[in-house]
Parts: sequence; structure tokens; C-alpha cells
Amino acid sequence: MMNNTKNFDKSREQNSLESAEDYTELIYDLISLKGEARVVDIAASLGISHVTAIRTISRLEKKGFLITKSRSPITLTKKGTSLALFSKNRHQTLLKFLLFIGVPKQVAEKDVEGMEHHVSKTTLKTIESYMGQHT
Amino acid sequence: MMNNTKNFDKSREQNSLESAEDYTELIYDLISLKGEARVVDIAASLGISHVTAIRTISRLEKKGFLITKSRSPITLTKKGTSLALFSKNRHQTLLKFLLFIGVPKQVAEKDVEGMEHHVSKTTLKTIESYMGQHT
DNA sequence: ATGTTAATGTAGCCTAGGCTACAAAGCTAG
DNA sequence: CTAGCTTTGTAGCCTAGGCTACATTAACAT
Ligand SMILES: [Mn+2]
Ligand SMILES: [Mn+2]
Ligand SMILES: [Mn+2]
Ligand SMILES: [Mn+2]
Repeated sequence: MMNNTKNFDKSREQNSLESAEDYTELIYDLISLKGEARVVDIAASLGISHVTAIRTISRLEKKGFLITKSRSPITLTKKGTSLALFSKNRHQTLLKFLLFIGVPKQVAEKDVEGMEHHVSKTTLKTIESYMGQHT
Repeated sequence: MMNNTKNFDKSREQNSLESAEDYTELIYDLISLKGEARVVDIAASLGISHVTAIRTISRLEKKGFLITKSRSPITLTKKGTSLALFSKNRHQTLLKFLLFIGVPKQVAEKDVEGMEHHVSKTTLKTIESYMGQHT
């Protein structure tokens, strides 16, 4: 107890990456599946208004994750693609793990969407290794 | 992919409970350990300014989790105590689980602080049962 | 008893993420 | 080719959660 300052801090810092992770992951998937990522589809997939999507996307552009061109589909930068791939992999691994220990699929899919953003690389590695040994 | 609207939604809704969970848990611990919970200690423990702590605490009071009295220590309502106990238990369980699968203590303690808020009751139960069977 | 320090509170500013209402641009059918 | 949807964009508002600077209150020590 007490003196967990750093843990809380980290938890909050990381939060600023959550959007980047969810958006890049989603944009990557939209491009794979539909050929392009449009604001409308992003907003629909995230269950938010297109206005909110536009503003978040514009922030992510400033941070170098993606590129927008007025009334054109959104594309990921190298940095954005990296983050998307990393996020997709982590999402996948965590989902598999929850299923592995017996969490029902519906629940696992819901929980992973939030949990994923707080799983460190070390924990991810540990999960992978644990599943490897317990098959 | 696509159509994960509800999962994202849930992930965001739940977010509004995060503060309540962290604050009630912390206040509960402060009372146990120091005999009372004061703004200064809450702010220090969370690594934020006392001003931010005061404002969040006042929001939590409006939501019925705690009671403040000018320049007096903070107390938890029944609702707040319930949430604290639930959060502490969930924190404990998740931490034990991460340690169980081999995550180093420092890392586990950091990750759990964020992850805990996204672990559903179903997943928590699953974790407990899994650990019970694999001891 | 009073001066200093510590704790609490207020004012006012910022960013991220939400929203509605409205405006403009672009596609698509008829 | 133009009328009407669809998509994108803008203006302006809100809340949560951050902050600094300053004010006030309470506690403590000399
Ligand atoms: Mn997510
Ligand atoms: Mn995800
Ligand atoms: Mn926490
Ligand atoms: Mn906790």
C-alpha cells in the first residue's frame, strides 16, 4: 500500500496512448477489409460521433500516427502501422489467454478491449511463455 | 472485426468508474493504516496535485461514494465502502494471478493498477477458479 | 501569543473526448 | 444535370481530470 505513486502515474500516462492504439488498430483493419478507412466507418465502429472521430484523428495526425487529406481516406504512417501491428498482436495474445483460462468468448472480447492497454511487454511475454508451457 | 461497437462502448463507460474505484480503495487503506484519509495523503499517493484530488473527491461525493466536511478527514459511505472492498479484492486477485503465471512483482503491481478496472466479474471468477485448480 | 509551516480551498487555465446543430462537398439516381 | 442522400467539416458547448498561483485556516513551536 501507499507509495504506489509511480504505478498510478504510469496508469495515467499510458492512457494517452489508448486512443492511438485503438484507432490505428481499427484503421489497419478497415484498410485490410474494406480497402480504405473512412471517418464514417471509424466513428461507427467505435460507437462515437463522426465529429469526435475527426478531432481525435486530427490529434493522432499531429502525433505522427496517420495522415489525413480532406475528404480522402485515412492512411497510417510507418509509426502508425507499427503501433497497429503491435496492438493487434497484443490484443490477439490476451484474448487467446483469457479463452485459455476459461473466460467465455463474449466476455473475453469485451474485457480485452480495455485490459489490453495496460498489459506491459513483460506481462505479454510472460503470458505467451505460460501458454507455451501449458498446452 | 467491425461491429465491436458495444465492446468499445463498455470500455469507455467503465472508465467513469475508475476514479471511484481507485479513490475509495485508497481512502479505505488510508483509514486502515493512518486512522484517517486526508486530501494531502490522497494526492501524494495518487501522484497528483491536491487541487485535482479535491475536485475529484467532490465529484465522488456528489455520486454518493464518500462524505467530506471542510478541513476534516474524508469518510466513505456504505456505497463507497462496498466499492472499496470489491476493488481491493479484485486488485488482490488479479495481482496474485499475474504473480502466479510468472510476472515479476514490480511489473505485476504496475500493470494491475490499470488492468483491474477492465476485468469483469465473470473473468474474475474464472481467474479464481483457474488458480484453485492449478495449485 | 504570535509567527511559521502545513493543509485546505478558490480562481482560472489547459487537454482529451464526448455531444448537437448546422454548413459544405461529393456521389448517385433518376 | 440536378435533387437528394452521404460524408466530411465547423462552431460551440459539456465533463473529467490535469495544472499553477494565490488565499485562508489550522496546528505547532518558541
Ligand atoms: Mn482497446
Ligand atoms: Mn483492441
Ligand atoms: Mn487502479
Ligand atoms: Mn488498485
